[in-house]
Amino acid sequence: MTEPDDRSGRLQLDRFLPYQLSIASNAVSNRIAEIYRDRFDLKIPEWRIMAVLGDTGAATQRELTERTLMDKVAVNRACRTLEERGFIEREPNATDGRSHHLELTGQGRSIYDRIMPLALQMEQQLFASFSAVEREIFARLLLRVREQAGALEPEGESVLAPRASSA
Amino acid sequence: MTEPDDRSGRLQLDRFLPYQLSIASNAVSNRIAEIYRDRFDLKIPEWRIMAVLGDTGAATQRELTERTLMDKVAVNRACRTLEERGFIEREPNATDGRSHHLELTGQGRSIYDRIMPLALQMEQQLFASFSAVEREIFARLLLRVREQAGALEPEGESVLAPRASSA
DNA sequence: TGGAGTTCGTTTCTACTGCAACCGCCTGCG
DNA sequence: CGCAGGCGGTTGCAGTAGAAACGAACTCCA
Repeated sequence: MTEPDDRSGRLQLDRFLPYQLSIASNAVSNRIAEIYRDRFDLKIPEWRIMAVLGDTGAATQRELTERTLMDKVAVNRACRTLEERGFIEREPNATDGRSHHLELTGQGRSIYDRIMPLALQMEQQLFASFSAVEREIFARLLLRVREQAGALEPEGESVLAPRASSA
Repeated sequence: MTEPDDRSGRLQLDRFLPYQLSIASNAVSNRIAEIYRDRFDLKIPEWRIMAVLGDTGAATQRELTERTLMDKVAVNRACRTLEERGFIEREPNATDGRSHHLELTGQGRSIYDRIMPLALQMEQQLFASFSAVEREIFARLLLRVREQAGALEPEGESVLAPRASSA
């Protein structure tokens, strides 16, 4: 079943770091997405919006795209459904008629209060085998690849017009 | 702009490991996908198939889904387009009429020979700031989360019916 | 042998993501 | 003022991924 150890010039997908990264990320994202879907009927983008709003208070969509690194369309859609479900509401923005201040409703906050502990608990479980030091190292390494990938970017976009998705 | 250090019960998206993992993975995947698209007009699933076939020789789609951890539909589609482009070909499978043995054509192999060095070079660039030890650590940590995520899986599937995607 | 149940591959359908064009408001300069 | 250009937000559209359904081939066992 498992290949013996072959070290010729060949690639060996399992040793290819970007591949490993992708697999791991997907596994984690899927697990988390599943939990939120089952328990709260929330998708990751929606959950992220809730997280930010609950964490730092009212914000415009513009600010939310910045904080979540999601596409502005994704933010818009997530906000819309959250609004329809009564978890957030839009206050008119006195200083700029184009945007609104979005914030959690009472109901939204109560969901938030149930969601956040769950998030931390899941993180806890997923990284259960990691020591505190390892988590720290892991976070730093992730940040470094991410920066490097950003640096290799062809032109323009970088942090300002990124594309991100799950979890 | 940047919050001072707040450690109340709040979540702080930037400290949430699954989120960081997702962001980093996307950044890397996007960069790689871009390169392959521009230079060879190959998508990640197609590239993966080529990698495995070039690496270990002929295989059925079934085997390819196992090795690449991709959905069988994704594998099918990738194989189809690779076949249409003349990079791989199907030999009838003597022992099982349902499947075929897929392998690289001459042309496919010559592409493979150009692609693999590029892959290694990109990995090199993306992880340029990593020492050999750090790469090793990173790989191990990734493997551990992945296994943990698999272990938390609700039921059945695990390694046998996974879902994965880019890079 | 012949049927029940399973597996491989394929097709189809649906959901989601991301880009690009677009609309209305805002700002700055003539 | 007023109009040119830019920005926040929205809508439409295309590409992609995954789920389910299906046909054909295989296995096993009576």
